[in-house]
Amino acid sequence: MKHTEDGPVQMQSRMIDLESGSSFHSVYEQSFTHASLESQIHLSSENGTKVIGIVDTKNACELAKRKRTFSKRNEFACQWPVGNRELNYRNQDIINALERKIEVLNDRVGEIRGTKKQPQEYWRAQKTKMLIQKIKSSGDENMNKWSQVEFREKGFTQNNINVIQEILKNGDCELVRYTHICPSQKIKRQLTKVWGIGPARADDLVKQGITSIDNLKEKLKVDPEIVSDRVKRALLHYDDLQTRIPRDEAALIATTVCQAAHVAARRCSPGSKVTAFAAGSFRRGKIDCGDVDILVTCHAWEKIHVQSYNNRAHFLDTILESLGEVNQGGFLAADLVERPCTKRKINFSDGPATYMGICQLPNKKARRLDIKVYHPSQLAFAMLYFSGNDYFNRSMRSFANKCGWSLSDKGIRKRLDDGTDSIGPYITECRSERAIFEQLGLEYREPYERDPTASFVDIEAAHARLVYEAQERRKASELPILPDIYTL
DNA sequence: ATCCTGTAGTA
DNA sequence: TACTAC
DNA sequence: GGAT
Ligand SMILES: [Mn+2]
Repeated sequence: MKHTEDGPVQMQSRMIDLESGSSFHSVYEQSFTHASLESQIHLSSENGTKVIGIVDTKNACELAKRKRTFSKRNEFACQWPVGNRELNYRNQDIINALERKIEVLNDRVGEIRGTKKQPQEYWRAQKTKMLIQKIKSSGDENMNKWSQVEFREKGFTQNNINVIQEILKNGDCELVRYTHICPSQKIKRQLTKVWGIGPARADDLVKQGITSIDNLKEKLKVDPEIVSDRVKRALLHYDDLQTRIPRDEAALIATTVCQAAHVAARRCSPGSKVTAFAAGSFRRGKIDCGDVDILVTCHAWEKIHVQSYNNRAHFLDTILESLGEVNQGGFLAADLVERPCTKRKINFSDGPATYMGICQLPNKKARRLDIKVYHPSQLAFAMLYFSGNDYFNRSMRSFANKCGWSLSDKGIRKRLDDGTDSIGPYITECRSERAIFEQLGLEYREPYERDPTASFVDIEAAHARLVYEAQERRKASELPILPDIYTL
């Protein structure tokens, strides 16, 4: 892999120079020159970065901010060293109690709606999740015999210790013991597990006297109006959708959809190259997946404007048509969004055409399927976004923010420094995920590494699965369902 | 006190 | 606004 | 909940 010659390895050693402050400027310019320091527009390719224009005059204040952020980049989750310590499976009673605490906190988060920012309870719940991770990676022994000193040595705060000892003594922390969880709260937890039902609709349904998911199904027979059609369709497959998809079945689903994308290419745009592959947790190499995410682009659109949404919409419709309906021997069991063909408006959006639905292979469970069709110029940003994970994306976007940029699934834009929250036009073109990391001044992370809280063992297992499966599929000359790990 | 793990699509 | 995607 |  050519990138290792001048990529991450050297970046590491440069960081050390940077800390000492000796040759900061040259280090900075060499490692991620252009957009950062010179405020130029450029074009990144596999082999480097080329300037294609100037955005604005240099702003000393802005550049200083960018440098500060860069020097702190290792604090961002998307740049943490890959893989946490191996997990142990002791102290399960404490972990269960902490999970009950998280449930109580999340109940409160669900009560607070209509606000832009996440409430304090949300972050408390996140920190409690991190405490569980800390316990799992704190050594293979029971903690009830640890002294305060031992806890401290392993990096637990005084508050951590208090909570753990409280749980050891009473079975639950104070918050859980003194919070009365009313029956309606438990019903809401159940109802929000249905696709399309969030805290607000769950609230509504409880007020209407719904007592469980089965009860909701019963009431729907009498009054079909109480939830939308899409929720009704999701509800039909509720039990199947609660289960995770084994990786081998996810691969079969991905193969089916990618094949359909190539069929659609022959119909929509004969002779042109189509790229279709799985993203999401499947691309990160996870052993099972909540759903299957497929990313599609047609390279013939390279010559067409990015706002030609209708091309992508029509291509998506053709893929869906090729997949067919389950009740006619096909693949799709239900749509959760309207297909583009149902809207015949001309649309000049630069965004993806999106499908969310439910699919089913013969003798298998119903599964959630997402398909997104992007313009090829956005493919690198789209695959970065669509591969996740959630935390990794948010962390990278946060880093971009602090550099004065805004990162999305479509590109990088410059935030306007006119005091408002407004955002400028897209400033860069990146043709690979690696180029996006480079552009932002971040060290590259492989898809299987993009889970900031995963254990080292899990990361290695994911990597091994991806390498093995790529070999096997190549040997059997099966249709590729992931980007080539050596070319992209 | 305030921030933290963001941005965009569909309905 | 609510819910969803990662 | 923890850092600033
Ligand atoms: Mn998905």
